Amino acid sequence: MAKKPRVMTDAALGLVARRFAALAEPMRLRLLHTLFDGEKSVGQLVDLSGGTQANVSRHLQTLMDAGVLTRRKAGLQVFYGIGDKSIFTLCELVCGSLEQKHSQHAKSLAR
Amino acid sequence: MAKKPRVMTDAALGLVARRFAALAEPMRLRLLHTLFDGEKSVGQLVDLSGGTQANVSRHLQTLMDAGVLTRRKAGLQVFYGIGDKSIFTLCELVCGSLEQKHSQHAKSLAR
DNA sequence: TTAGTATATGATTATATGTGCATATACTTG
DNA sequence: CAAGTATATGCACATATAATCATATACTAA
Repeated sequence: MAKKPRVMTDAALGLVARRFAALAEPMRLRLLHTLFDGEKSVGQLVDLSGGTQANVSRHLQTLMDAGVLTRRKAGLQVFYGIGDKSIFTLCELVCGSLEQKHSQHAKSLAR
Repeated sequence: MAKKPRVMTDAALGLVARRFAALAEPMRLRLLHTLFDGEKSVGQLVDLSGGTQANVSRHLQTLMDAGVLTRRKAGLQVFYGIGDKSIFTLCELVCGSLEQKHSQHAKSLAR
């Protein structure tokens, strides 16, 4: 026998993985970054991101499903915003870690 | 004209996305979680995670490529460990956010 | 109601990724 | 050297996901 030291449940791991997956796409990160200074309409996000309307709409849907955005309809337009503040910290952490790695790499190249 | 307000470069977004992608998989999260209390050999990770040897090895490779693990060979065995401390905070943040969401959901079901 | 605008979605295609099986590589011991 | 053990990898397959095009839906204004 022996075999079963599971600590976190499969369900919990799946939820965490889904959250990270929502952030694992450059276009979605661009959209989130664009929303950092406040909510914007889909049209604005299309212009600012340079993506197609359909694709931007799909990614916004994905981020909604992941629970990181807010959504507000106003007439013809739909405004999306950051709904989960932990996103800010997550992105800062990753960026910081990558910058540090990059500077180390630069150093190792320099000597 | 009009169209080009890019703020973060595609390259930077790609790097951040790759980092998140490394964490967007339940088995990899399980491996990381198992490594939280110290480095372990591949064989230990296979036993503790319940995965196959081939699959665990592949996921460890992915995590190495993402720059989040350390690797140390000792004779026949290879020991992996957490190489990027920001992983701890990342996982805590996501877990915290999800717990909060879950408790809110529970509340909304309760009333 | 009709025309027009903003957003969402169905269908398709291309690409990426996870998994299992078998086997290769690297190392140790006798 | 041969045999054995730990880890890595090539191959095949199934599934998931992103992108695009066309079209549908929701709303507004005339």
